[in-house]
Amino acid sequence: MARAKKINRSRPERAIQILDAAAELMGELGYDGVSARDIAEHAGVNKALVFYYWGSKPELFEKVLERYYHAHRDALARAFDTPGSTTERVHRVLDAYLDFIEEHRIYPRLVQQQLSGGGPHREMVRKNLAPFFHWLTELLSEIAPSSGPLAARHFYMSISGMVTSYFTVAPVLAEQWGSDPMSPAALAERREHLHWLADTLLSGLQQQTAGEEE
Amino acid sequence: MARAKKINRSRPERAIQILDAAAELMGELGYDGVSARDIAEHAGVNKALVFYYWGSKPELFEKVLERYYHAHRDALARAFDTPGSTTERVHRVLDAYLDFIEEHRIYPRLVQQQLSGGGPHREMVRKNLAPFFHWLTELLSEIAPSSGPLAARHFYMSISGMVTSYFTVAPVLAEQWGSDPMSPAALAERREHLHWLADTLLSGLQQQTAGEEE
DNA sequence: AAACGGTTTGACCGATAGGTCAAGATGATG
DNA sequence: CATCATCTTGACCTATCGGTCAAACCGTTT
Repeated sequence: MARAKKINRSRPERAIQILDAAAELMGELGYDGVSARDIAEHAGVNKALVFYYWGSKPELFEKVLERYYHAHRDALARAFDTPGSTTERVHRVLDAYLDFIEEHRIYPRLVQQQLSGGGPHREMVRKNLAPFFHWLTELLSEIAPSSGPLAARHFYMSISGMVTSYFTVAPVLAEQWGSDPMSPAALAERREHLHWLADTLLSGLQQQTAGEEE
Repeated sequence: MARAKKINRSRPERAIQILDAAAELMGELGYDGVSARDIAEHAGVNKALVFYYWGSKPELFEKVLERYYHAHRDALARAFDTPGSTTERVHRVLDAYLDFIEEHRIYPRLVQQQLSGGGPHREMVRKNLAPFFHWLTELLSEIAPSSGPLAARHFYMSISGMVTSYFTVAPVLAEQWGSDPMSPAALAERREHLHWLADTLLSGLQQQTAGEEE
């Protein structure tokens, strides 16, 4: 199996191996489903090294999440910070979001685990989600009302839910899905679906607000 | 604190107490975040009773999930099995879905934990989700193509993601949400948002398919 | 070759996990 | 009152958890 290059800040090589192993296992099996021994073994390293480099298991998890977080934020910041109409920018952000998740499929799983499990890392997850919430709210502020059922914050919830849930739900429903939901073709089709959704929602929103302004 | 009546099959009272405690704690803290001791303590019962009535921790969890599952299926089955146009029925299903989740807010958390954590209960979760997937697919089959980016299965993913993610994400983002996302007023607003979304998507879908048929 | 800082190891620790069990309580039936 | 099945308990077991530590390793510098 080829070892994919990950997003790595400059750190001892061994430390990065451990971080990679932790990310992979925690993403698959959950934070509590993986022991420090498992991580060390999977990284081909003595267990004590895990603590030598990363202090404790919660700290290790934070570093795993932080690494994804920075990459995620950078990727989406670039997409938000582009010229064009609101619609164009929304589509660009959506593509950037999907690009990132497709490259790091573990990330939404890690986040969802913390969100639904109420672990000790919820504050960190909140910090991770906050900028995107803020950006999308600002991005939609031109065409969405500031309160009520069509407020931007609702669209943030809906869109992020639609995007991420595919990566947690679809694998489980693979059998009745028909084809492999994670194949490149299936992912491309999903992307099309989401772009269509975004288009439909945005134009519906514009009609609505235009109609109410009269 | 008033003890709310839960969905209970006929079983010894003590056994139900334990099941209730397990559901509550596992929903809040996650399957691995809760010990048999915690559950027993929270139910005001000796720890050995947990195993006397429910065998093992995984079996206990299955029973927790199963209880919600049956109630969930019944509630939605009734909504699916109503007369009217596709649009009307979709709205009815959506309302039934929201009614159920609002009454049992722990349920989507439990499901999401298993979906994202890859625990040993994924097969059970799959069994839980399968009928809804099937029903919604059938319901939308009249107006959605059977394959491609607008296929019914995509809408299932999108809609269920939008609905459930609110209950896992919103609490974490409560601070920047402004008001309490779980207050009755906020839940009503969320419901309006989702109905608007469903309307917009369905009419967009009908336009699309009507245009292609020409 | 001695001394040194960063790295790596295996052996060990207390705490807690899920689970068992034999013995007691309890309440209905003869 | 004795019996019997169901229920309830505290004491106990083993396995594993996250984490520690002193000693060994190793490449550099003096």
